[in-house]
Amino acid sequence: MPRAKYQSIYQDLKAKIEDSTYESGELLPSENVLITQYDCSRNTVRRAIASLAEDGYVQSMHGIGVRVIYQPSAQTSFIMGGIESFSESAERNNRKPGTRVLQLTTLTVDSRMSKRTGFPEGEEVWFLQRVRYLDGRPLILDLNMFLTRLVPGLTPEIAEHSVYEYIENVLGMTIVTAKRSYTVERITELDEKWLDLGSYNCMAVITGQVYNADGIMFEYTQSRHRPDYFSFHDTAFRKKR
Amino acid sequence: MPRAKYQSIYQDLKAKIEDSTYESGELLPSENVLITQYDCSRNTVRRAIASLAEDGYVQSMHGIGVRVIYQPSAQTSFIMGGIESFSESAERNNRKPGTRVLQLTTLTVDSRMSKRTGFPEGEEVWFLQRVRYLDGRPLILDLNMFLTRLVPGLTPEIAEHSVYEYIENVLGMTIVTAKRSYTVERITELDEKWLDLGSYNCMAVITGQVYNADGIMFEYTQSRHRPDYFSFHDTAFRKKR
DNA sequence: GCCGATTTGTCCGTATGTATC
DNA sequence: CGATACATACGGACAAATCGG
Repeated sequence: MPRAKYQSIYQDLKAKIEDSTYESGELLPSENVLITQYDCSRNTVRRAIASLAEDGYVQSMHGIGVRVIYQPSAQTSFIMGGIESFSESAERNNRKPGTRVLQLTTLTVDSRMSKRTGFPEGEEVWFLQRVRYLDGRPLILDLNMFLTRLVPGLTPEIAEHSVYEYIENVLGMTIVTAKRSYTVERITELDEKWLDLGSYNCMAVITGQVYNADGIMFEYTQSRHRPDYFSFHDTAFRKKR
Repeated sequence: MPRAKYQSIYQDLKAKIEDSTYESGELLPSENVLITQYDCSRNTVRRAIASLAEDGYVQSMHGIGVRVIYQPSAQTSFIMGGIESFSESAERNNRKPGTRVLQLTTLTVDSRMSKRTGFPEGEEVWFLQRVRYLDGRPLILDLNMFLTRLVPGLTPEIAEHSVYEYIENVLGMTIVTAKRSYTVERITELDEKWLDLGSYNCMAVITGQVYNADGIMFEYTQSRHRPDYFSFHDTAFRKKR
């Protein structure tokens, strides 16, 4: 439950758009109307609207109003978005998650690995490799590297359950930002060995760096998905000149 | 050149981060300092910082300051982002673009196509299929559908050059929002017929709906990329509870 | 074409709350 | 506890775009 007023306005408007109280193509009530409805200042309403626009729910039109451009989509496959643990994603997509830990060791970052991961050379990190199951089928191969000085005490049991829950609830660290890049790569021997690939010879690959509340990058991750169990959604805006 | 003050502050800070005036891991000057530096209000500075955070350049820390988390990346392949025409993307990635128009016809949206594209049933649309060349090699297969009533007068010559330039500069329409989804799909006969696929049996597929300044969806697009010529970057944030 | 009403866009100043040190 | 720094919220002012009379 959001504590901030602009967040609850955002949630309320979003819900009303999703249940067609405000229909797609129509205009939202004007800012002045919303101000009286929610008994707040103009800035607060505008922050809520800005968030809706960022998420692709509405589009503001100068001098006209705010148009609803939301359209419900029939969603298949495995949708990524936000920063989520594997269990959270699986739950959101109504699939039963499973995990098998292949490897959990520590190692020291050398120059080659530093270049690839973004970790400083010489840092000690956990090296964790896992197979992820959805509804019983091995479909995702995950590689994680965590700074051992920020994520101490990792065990295979934790890795099999949820590292993020351990980090947040046990260690009390706050996860904030993740930078990701999405590519498509050829399958590797490891993919073939551990996953159910069907006849695909490519994988959808997500690599990323994750930052904690101190702005320190504490995790590097690579997640390899079988193509038909991968989907990502995004809203973009035309750059003004 | 940005007209708004918060945009020029955003640009200035971004430039100073990219040229290491403010180094990664360090804190930005506090908001109060920036207020005097840029001679503006607190809100204006905060808008600029919020934009930088959205783009993954900085991360705010309550009670501490704003940490720079930017790291320059060695970028290969063909990077997507924002709303860009193919020519614009090619130029930004330092590659020579080419286009071959396969088909340009009009058709009426039926129920099946309406479901797939999001266009209302019965609307008349252009159906445009093109092969895109990068440095002389056929690597991308583009399908575009435009509402004919909003994009009249399309010709093969325009399609070979740049439809977006025609829309913006000749028709005077403003492109604003695009919703996209990224998936990986098996190659089709058309892919095989027109593209240089190497040994890949998958394509990176971007489908999207594009909205104009009136909040009307005027374009549906599907862009099929050979895997090694595709890459997409993103910044995500951990959802608070 | 002009003018006024409406609506969104930008910016300012201030006050208060919360987190860190 | 006080100083500093970011987070939220309010209210006001003016600009810019649109629309109707």
